[in-house]
Amino acid sequence: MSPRKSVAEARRTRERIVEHAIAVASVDGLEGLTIGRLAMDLGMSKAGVLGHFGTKESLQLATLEGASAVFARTVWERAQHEQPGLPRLQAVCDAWIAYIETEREVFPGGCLFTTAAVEFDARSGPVRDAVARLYRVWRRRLADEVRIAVDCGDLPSGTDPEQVAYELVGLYMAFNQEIQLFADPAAAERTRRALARLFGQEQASSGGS
Amino acid sequence: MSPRKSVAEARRTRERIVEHAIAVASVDGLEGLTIGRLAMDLGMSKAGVLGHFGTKESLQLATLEGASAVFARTVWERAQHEQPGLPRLQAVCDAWIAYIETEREVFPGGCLFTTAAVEFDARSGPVRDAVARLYRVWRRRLADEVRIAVDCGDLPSGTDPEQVAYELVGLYMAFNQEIQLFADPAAAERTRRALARLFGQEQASSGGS
DNA sequence: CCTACCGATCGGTAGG
DNA sequence: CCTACCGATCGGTAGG
Repeated sequence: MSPRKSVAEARRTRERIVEHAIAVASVDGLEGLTIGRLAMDLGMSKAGVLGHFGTKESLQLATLEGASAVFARTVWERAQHEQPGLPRLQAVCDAWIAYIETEREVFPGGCLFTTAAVEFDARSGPVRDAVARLYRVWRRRLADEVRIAVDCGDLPSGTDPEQVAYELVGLYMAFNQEIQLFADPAAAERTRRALARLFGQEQASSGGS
Repeated sequence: MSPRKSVAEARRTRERIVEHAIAVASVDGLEGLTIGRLAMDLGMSKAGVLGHFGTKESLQLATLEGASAVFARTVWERAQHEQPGLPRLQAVCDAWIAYIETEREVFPGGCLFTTAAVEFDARSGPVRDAVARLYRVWRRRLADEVRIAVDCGDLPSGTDPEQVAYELVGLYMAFNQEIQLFADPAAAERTRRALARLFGQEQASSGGS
């Protein structure tokens, strides 16, 4: 039996639940996540799992938040020691590729944001709103990185940072899908070639320095 | 009562079911599709719906097939009267954009292939296999269009058709998501700018004519 | 194509 | 954190 746990233990249990929920949701989606499945996998009762969140919706939101923290740690922070400008932008993109290729135990079903975005983009409610908010945040940070690279003179002054961020997200989704659907070992190289083209001669025809 | 219908009537009923299943699945996914929901929406009994397919999995496969037919009709055939080469490739891309923007009643939740691909890419089974097969088919046709444009001299001879097809799918996914998640009216223009860059100076640094 | 039904599982609650 | 339980819904079947 294991009633009466300390606050620290309860917190640790919650973390374990979220960690596993991220893995399950990356495969089956945030809607495919079920309390019963989580409880069985973790050797707990359903009420024990649900008690940490109250409702399934809260669990979904906590799962998204957890995935966002992993993303920040794996993709963003890892590039922050690079020099601002194209080097740091490139480092973010490289970390992004590595994150999809190597974080297979955290996200066995691929990037949870991609899954959640497609799953909820046609619905309404708090989960959809949270997904949209996270997307906006990361898109803005990406556009900021591009803007810095333009200011540094690493990219042509006519570059539209929002446009580049938009295309980067598309490349990223294609990459995630190529890995998941076809397990194509050439996918990373494909993505790097597209990035080179995007950064090497972006906007040369519509603006120019 | 409505037992005993003619073969033609039964076929028409099946078509009605598939048509509605496509709309529901584009919002809730192929797994979110339920027999009971379809039956209620169509004013039928669950057994009446299921009788046309046998199992939910068969219904999912029929839904995918139906969506593939719509895609072929709306995107592909519409461009076939154009001149082979860049004009026809461009027409396919334009039809693709129009398809996402205007086919809102057929696909209220956006492109069903994108939804199904993300939903099943980490699973196994006949539905996942069908999704992967459809993706391969459309990717190959897209690459063929690019190859023809290269042969016509409309694109540089160093162009890698598979690479262009890969990037096109990414742009398309970004576009679909931008419409669904943010209802951004600038999304189509963003996509056209990306296409112009892709077709205008593709591969100039890695091959060349 | 229907009614009537099956066991399993869903999210969630009561009470401890 | 547990056991025991709730009504609702799931995919699917029997029989007509």
